[in-house]
Amino acid sequence: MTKKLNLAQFLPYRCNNLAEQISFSLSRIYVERFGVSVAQWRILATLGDGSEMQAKEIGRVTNMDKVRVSRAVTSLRSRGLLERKPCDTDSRAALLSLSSEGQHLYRRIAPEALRWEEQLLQPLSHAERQSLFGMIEKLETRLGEMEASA
Amino acid sequence: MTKKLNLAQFLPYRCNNLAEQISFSLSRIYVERFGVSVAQWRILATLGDGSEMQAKEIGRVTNMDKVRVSRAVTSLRSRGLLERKPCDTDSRAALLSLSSEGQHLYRRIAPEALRWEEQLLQPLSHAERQSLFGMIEKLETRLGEMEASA
DNA sequence: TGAAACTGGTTACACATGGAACCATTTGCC
DNA sequence: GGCAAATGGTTCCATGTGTAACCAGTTTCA
Repeated sequence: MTKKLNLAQFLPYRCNNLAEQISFSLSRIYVERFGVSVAQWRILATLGDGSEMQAKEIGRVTNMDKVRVSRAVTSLRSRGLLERKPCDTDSRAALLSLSSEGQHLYRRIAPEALRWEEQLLQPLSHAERQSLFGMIEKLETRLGEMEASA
Repeated sequence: MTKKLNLAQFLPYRCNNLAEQISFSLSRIYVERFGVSVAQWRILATLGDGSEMQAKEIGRVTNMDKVRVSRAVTSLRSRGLLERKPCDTDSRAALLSLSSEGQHLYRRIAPEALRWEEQLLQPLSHAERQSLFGMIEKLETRLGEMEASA
């Protein structure tokens, strides 16, 4: 007989739910309290150390497609959180970086986000945390292999 | 100095990406090959053993809100995959179950989904798999606690 | 140098999703 | 019994997202 499929033990389902619940719960911080969407938050987090990069690169780093990046950038810029400076080696592109207000906002959100994550991870030992990230890593590379051979 | 936030080691980010990639990759099977959305697939999986339940209960089991369930049900019904029978204890509700076509489709998709999952999990040992599911469990209950105390 | 292919980024369109309003029925309670 | 509150489900609306088309600028290569 065929092995029974049980959603509760089906990784895609469990993983989706977990991600969704995490996002929802964490969004309390940046969405509700700071009015920043997930996409915007990712950009803040990427440029938070003061770096300056093109939208393209932001997309690569944050794993977002260019449309999503473009929109989040527009929105951040309209709030004066992001600065855009023409790129002198390629006039189609622009270099993006946080304005000082952007930096300020980032410095307010980041510690909260980390504190929140710490709370979430509290029931896991150090070894478990490492193992968790390690498995995520493995699964992602595995997905890459599977896609490649498809 | 404040601990640096690095997206690559930030669980919400990693977990979201993983879930997204898994969904995307798996959707090849049920979306592209069988024309079934994620919501619809979850319903198939829930009723696949022949059970019969109300939309409300499906929502609880599959972790979907009632709007999403309602739409997926309509869609499955329009394809003749789902049957709806009035519930005699409550005339607002209806009892849903797979039609024989629905059962048939389920029996075609489920083994593929399981095979796919097996491939994905291949790089993880049995112990690792158990640990992974265990941690997901812990994180979800932790999220529950955090929400409750918020 | 000049045309074709390519690339960074934006816009237009289609679609899935969730919250709120809604309808019909059921439950709780006096 | 009867009225208010709650509940199962559907519909409406606003929003976020991805694909495809698009524009402007850049690379390639004959």
